[in-house]
This record gives sequence, C-alpha cells and structure tokens, in this order.
Amino acid sequence: MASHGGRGRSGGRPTLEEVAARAGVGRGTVSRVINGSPRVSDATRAAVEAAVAELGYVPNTAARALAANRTDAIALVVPEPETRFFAEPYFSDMLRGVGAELSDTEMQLLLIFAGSDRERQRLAQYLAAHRVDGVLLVSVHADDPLPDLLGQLEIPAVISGPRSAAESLTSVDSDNYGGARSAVEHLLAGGRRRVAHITGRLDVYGAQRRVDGYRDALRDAGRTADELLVEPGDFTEEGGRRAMTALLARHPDLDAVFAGSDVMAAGARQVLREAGRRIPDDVALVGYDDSAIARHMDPPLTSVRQPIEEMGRAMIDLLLTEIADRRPAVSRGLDRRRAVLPTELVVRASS
Amino acid sequence: MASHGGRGRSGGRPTLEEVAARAGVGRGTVSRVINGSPRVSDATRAAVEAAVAELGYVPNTAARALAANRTDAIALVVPEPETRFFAEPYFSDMLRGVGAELSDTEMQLLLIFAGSDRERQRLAQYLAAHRVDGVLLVSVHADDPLPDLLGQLEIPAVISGPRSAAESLTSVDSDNYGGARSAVEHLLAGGRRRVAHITGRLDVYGAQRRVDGYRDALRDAGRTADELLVEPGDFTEEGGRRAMTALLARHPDLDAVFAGSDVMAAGARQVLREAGRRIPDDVALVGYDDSAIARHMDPPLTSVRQPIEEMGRAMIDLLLTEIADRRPAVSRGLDRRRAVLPTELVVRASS
DNA sequence: AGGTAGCGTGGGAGCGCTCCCACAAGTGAT
DNA sequence: ATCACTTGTGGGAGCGCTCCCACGCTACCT
Repeated sequence: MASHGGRGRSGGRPTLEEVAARAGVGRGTVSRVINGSPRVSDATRAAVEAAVAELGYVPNTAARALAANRTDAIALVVPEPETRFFAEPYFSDMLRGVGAELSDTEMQLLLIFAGSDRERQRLAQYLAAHRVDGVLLVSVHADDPLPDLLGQLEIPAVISGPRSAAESLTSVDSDNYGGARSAVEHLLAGGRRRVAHITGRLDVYGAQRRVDGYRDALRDAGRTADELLVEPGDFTEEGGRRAMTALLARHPDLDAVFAGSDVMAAGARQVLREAGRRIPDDVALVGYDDSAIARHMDPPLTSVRQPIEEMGRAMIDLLLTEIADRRPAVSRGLDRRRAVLPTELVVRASS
Repeated sequence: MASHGGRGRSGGRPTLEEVAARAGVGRGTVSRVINGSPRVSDATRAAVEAAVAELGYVPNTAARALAANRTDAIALVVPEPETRFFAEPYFSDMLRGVGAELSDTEMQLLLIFAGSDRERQRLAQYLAAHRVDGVLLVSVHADDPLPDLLGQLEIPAVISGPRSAAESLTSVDSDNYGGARSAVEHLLAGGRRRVAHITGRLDVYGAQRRVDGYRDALRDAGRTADELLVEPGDFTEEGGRRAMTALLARHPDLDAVFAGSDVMAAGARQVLREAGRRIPDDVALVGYDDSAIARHMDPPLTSVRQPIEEMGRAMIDLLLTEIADRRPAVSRGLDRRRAVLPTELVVRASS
C-alpha cells in the first residue's frame, strides 16, 4: 500500500476509504453522503458526517474530476486586448458579483485570457479538452467565433451583452434601451430642446439599443428625431472629441448631449469647454456607465448606472442552471434564457 | 472496457495509452515525452510527437493531478472587502501582467475571493487541501493571518506590497520610497518652499515608505523637515479632505501638497478650491498611482506611476521559481527573494 | 572473458474518487 | 405464503495519469 508517493500515511489527508472505516460503513455510502444523495438513512448519514468532521475530510478534487468527468470549475474568458474593458470598473464590478454568487457553491472560478492568437489557440484546446464545466463570456465582438465554438462543443455558456437580438447563447444584459430613454427624458424634462447623441461602436448591440432608446424618447416626446443630431463614436475619449466637434459644427445651437459612455462624455466635455460652452448652463451633458470618471469630472457627470455586479450574479445563476441541466441552451431548442436588468440614472451637476 | 461512463470510445479524447499504441511504444515512454524528460531517444521522441499530433492528444489534467499530486494551478487571492482596491485600476493592471506572464506556461490562474469570513474559511480549507501549487497575495493587511498560514502549509506564495521591511514571504513591490522622493524633488525643483504630505494609512508599509521618501527628499535638499507638514490620511477622498483642511489651518502658507494617493489628492483639491487656492498657481498638487482620476482631474494631476503590470509579471516569475524549487522561501532560510520595481513621475498641469 | 555502469524502455501499481451492480432486508400486493 | 418491488448498503471496476522497478542492451573498464 505504501509503495507509491512517499507521503507518510499519517501526514496525508484522509481519504474516502478512511472516513468509511471510521464510520463503519462502505466507501459508496460515504460518497453518497458527501454528494448529498437522498438514498442514505438518517442514522448512517449522521455517523458519516461525524467521521468527516473528526477526520477533517476534504474531497480530493482531482480524483473526483477524473472519476466523474466533470471539473467543478467555470471559466471567465476575458478578451484582453480590450484595454478599455479593463480600465473601466466594469470588469471589477462584474467580478465582484460573480465571486459573491460563486461563494455559495463548490465551483471554482478560472480566469482565462483570450487576447493574443496564441492565447485563443490555447483556449480552444482548453475547451476541447472540457477542462471547465461552463464558460462566462464578456464583451464579445459580433464576429467572434468563440460563441459558435462553445455551441458546437456543447459547453454551457452565458454571455454578457448579447451580440444581437437573436443571440443564440444564454445572455445577461442591462436595459440599454431603457437607460438611454431615461437619460434623454431627464434632459427633456430639464427643458432641453436640442438633444444630441454620441453613440458607441454600432457593431456593439448595446450601443444600438441606446440609440433606439434615444430615438424613441424623442419621438414619444413629440419631436421628430433629427437624425443629424446623432454622431457615431467608438467608446474612446478621442472618439468623443471627434463626435462632439462634428456635432458642434453642424448644430451650434444644441443644448444637450447624451454620450454613450462616460469616457466619450469626457472627450465631449473637453471640446465643449474649448468652444466656450458652459456645462450645464449652455449644454447639459449625460454619460453612460457611472464610472469613476463621472464622479470626478468637473462638473460631476450625470450618468446611467448599470447594475454590473448584479449582472455578474445573474450570469452565474444562469450558468449554474445550465450546467445542472447538463445541456447548453442552444440544443434545448426554444427554451433560451435571457436576463435584462434595469439601469438607474444618477443625476449630478452636469445636467 | 466500455462498462463505465458511456462516452463512446470513438468520441472520447485520446489517452496516453492510445498514443502509445499508435506510436508503437509503451505508456511510460509517451509520458516521458509529454513531460519533456531527457531520457528518451530522438527517434522515439519524434514518433511519439507525431502520434500526439495525429491524434490531437491533450493530457487529462485531472488524471495528472491525481497521480502526481500537483495541480498546475495557482491562486490569486483577492481580499474583496477592499472596495478601494477594486475600484482602482490597480487590480486590472496587475491581472493583465499576471495573465501575460502566465500565458507562456501550462499554469492556470484561479481567482479566489477572501472577503467574508465564510470565504476565508473556504480558502483555508482550499489551501489545506493543497488545491493550488502556489498563491499570489495582493494588498494584505499587516495583521492578516493568511501569510503565516501559507508559511505553515509550506505553500509557495508571493506577496505584492510587503507588510514590513521584514516580510517573510517573497515579495514584489514598487519603489515607494523613490517614488515619493521624485515627487517631492519635482516640487522643490519647481520652486516650492513649503511642501506638505498627506499620508496613506500608516499600517500599510508602502505608505510608510512614501513618508520616508518625502522626509529624506526634504532633508537632502537642506531643509529641516517640519513634522507639522505631515498629516495622516487613509487613502480615501474624505480622508484627503480632512487632512487638507487640517494642513491649511496649521499652515496657511503652504505652497505644495504631495498626497499619498490620487484619491486623496482629489479630496485635497476640493478643499483647496473651496479655500480659494488656485492649482498650481497658489498650491502645487501631486498624487500617487497615476490613476484615471489623475488624468481627468481639473487640472490634470501630476502623479507617481507604479509599474503595476510589470509587478504582476514579476510576481508570477518569482512564484513559478518557488514552485519549481518545490519549497517556499520561508523554509529556505536566508535566500528570500524580493523585487522592487521603479516608479515614474508623470508630470501634468497641477504642479 | 567477466563485471559494472548507464541508457532507453515497458508496464505494474496506485493516486482517490464515482458509478453501478449485486444483494440483504423490509413492504405491500396477490 | 409467494412474488414483486423498494430502500439502503458494500465493494469491484475503472477514470488517465505518474512513478518506479525491472529488463535488455551497449559501452567501457578490469
């Protein structure tokens, strides 16, 4: 028995077998207790639990994974080249939600970076090897092949920010449409007459929805949306500057700007200031994300807060459900899951 | 042979055994090739590698972990209640460095949150179960029992931001002393005469070192450091406000402030502005961290940049070395490793 | 010639678990 | 009383790997 390894028998961690011996039952029974099977009598269960406690037994994950062909781990795949993604508190907040929700479970969170081609290669191998039970996908581009790969491999996956209205994976999103609406309605309620919008990258579905919200809010307020008040940005500060410059040139009389992100709002603010416009006196400004930038901007920026931490929680919830079902949503047919969480307008001095 | 599981034999992933059959060698030999043992002839190695490629063989991590009693995983332990820590880009940047350095290896990064007591409990169990080969510790308090636990369990660990000059774990740090010096020297070079310092929490070693750097810079410039120009803060915005208020009351004639963090600098700025002091005309202001806040402050804040991403890389480097040595530094006696990376002063309009 | 290394190799044993079959004992219908 | 079932239980077999012992072989010393 002691021919292998060299870990002395007293120093090593207790095994199932040892717990079984201690409790005076068989190995199978201990396994059933550990895994919460109902097919165990109360008396036996109590005896086993006592033995587990006395010995300080902790299951060996590797052995379990090998025997059961599951991993008890899920991967959070991070498309790292998106520096923007990292710099924003988005990631941290989501991570906090994910961590909180996961702490109730036995699941491990594995962080996988899929930035470079080499990393993506490795990820593909990873997934093919089924080294995780499920995958969390954040900020995926519309043309990313990853979601399809996951579908093929039948690996449960949840995506934050669906790629389109027809997203095939289970998804969690915040209410971009409603968030944009509330921002614009707030500006109109404040008496603003000519509200411009700097959009995010329009290949991002959420950015499209914000445009929709902006349009509908204006339309419902009885205005014919003047298309020329919409200027595309790209979520960067520089993009915000460019868009603001263009808007100002076309519409010197605008009195409000709704930017699709705080970062773009920061860029817009610079241009407005250089153009001599006072905020909020001449032009009201509203951002999106409610990031640290919004709080520290001068003047502090009104912004739409997304419940990012809650989104993280929701993602885990949905993923665990799918894993429990042992089948990805895509193969379950119509029963796709989708969660949309409400946003909140945080009003500050800029509007 | 097919009594277990149910994964049909053709659908399953190839095993060592199958590779061995294909290459016409024994199981042991394939294992040696996979693990890069030198005790294999070139011809055999080539044959095995061909078989591996043809079959698309990927080792089963669980089986390996079980047999070899190692995990090929390292944990990044995050003391989550430190919201400050999350909100700052510190975490993201470090993560990027860690990820980059790790992508060259087979190691997995595991994220473990150790915020609540329950999470800490779980973490302790985790470590006791040796479910990771090594641990990365970030922003640990001086009185945290975790480092000692790691030492006892003989788990290789690297800490970012040593807890004291006598840190027992391998550590990576930025040059807080030098960073503070450069900030103060910059202020003096700009003609400032009365330079105040708002410190971080002094139970944080790095904050102490910044105070040391501040003092020495003044002393070396021939001034007797006036202790009353030092006011303790706590890394928060509110703390910055309080400290600035106190400093202004005691020293209405101060003409420069070096804050131990950008967030505190933001607080200080508010107070200075309310007191009618212009920045940088009346009072120059320098922060620490070079965070997004610094860039977006009005005026943009001069700040000390820490090479956080590089610190992440260095931590992985050191940790992998320790794991390779298979013994934590603490038991190797005097041979402790410690890396200190240089900072950089980013000069902006506030000074 | 015999001895003694050392290399490269094959394969047994074992890591700690889960799965499942077999079986004993109890329960109720026939 | 017989024949089902059901419930709880024990333990064999196997997951895919690593470790290590044993073996055949070559090379070089006595």
